Amino acid sequence: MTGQRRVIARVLSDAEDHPDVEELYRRASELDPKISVATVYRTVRLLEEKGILERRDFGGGRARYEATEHGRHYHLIDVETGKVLEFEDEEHEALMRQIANRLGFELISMRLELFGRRLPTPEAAKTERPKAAKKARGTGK
Amino acid sequence: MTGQRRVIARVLSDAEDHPDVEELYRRASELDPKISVATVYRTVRLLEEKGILERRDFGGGRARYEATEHGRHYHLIDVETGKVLEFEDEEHEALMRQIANRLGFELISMRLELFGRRLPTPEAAKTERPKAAKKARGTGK
DNA sequence: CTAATTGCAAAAAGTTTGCAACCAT
DNA sequence: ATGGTTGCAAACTTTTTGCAATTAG
Repeated sequence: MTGQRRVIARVLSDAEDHPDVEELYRRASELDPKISVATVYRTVRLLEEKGILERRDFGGGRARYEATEHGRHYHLIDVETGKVLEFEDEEHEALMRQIANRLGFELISMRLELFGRRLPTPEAAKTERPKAAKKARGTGK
Repeated sequence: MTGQRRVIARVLSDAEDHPDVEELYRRASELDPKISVATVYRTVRLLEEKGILERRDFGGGRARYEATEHGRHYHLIDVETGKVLEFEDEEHEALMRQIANRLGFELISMRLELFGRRLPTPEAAKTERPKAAKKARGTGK
């Protein structure tokens, strides 16, 4: 465990968002200016192989990362702003597991991304900027 | 509408799988050897913008494409072989639409990919001949 | 000390683009 | 003719890699 690796791991676990390598490099450089991009790439790959990190792809050609321990959540990408909203759905994973099983597979991981456009609701109009996604559930409104 | 474009469109609509640009280029080259990769990239981008094609990303750094008219389906990727299985789930889309709405968004499109490992099924158990008795779970067949 | 890790810069890999030639209309 | 399209190769962008220097254990 070297200093650089620690720094990068730190940046990653601190990240609340889904930074790409360039962004990780930028943040890591603030803590340790002599880190190189190559190391970021290498570390990120290492951590992904170890299952500590997950690579995401929200389009744009760059791989983005988030810590696996963030828990079960999915992403809704605002097609206008590119912003990523997270939401949860406990039942969803079980459902997908069933589907995979039905097809004869053990579900190892999954990727679910919704792309949407903000709906103008009365609430939204008043609030203007909802901060965080609320928990999404199977039923009930 | 030029010849090249027609050829590429043809290759794409004929494709039952999810080829990447390199593969498309290969297939198109068989029909018209003087097509260039650049044209494939350009055409693919064009068709995607027109909504005729959809870009997929199953990992591996390359964008893969499929005709939009293929219909509503999702993908299950066999992590061992890389093979892509398609499946449908009518209810799922409705569910996701609900979730998006609840979050204040109109669902425009979605991406769902399951990654799984093939489960030993009774059928498979018959077909495969286990040489070494290693599995503890033989009863499941 | 030994093996793993890093930085750097060069090289890959994938995709885009400038431009002159080319083709459909 | 005219404007969109193509091929080619060069340019870009993102990621990987060879290698010598450096560092952890």
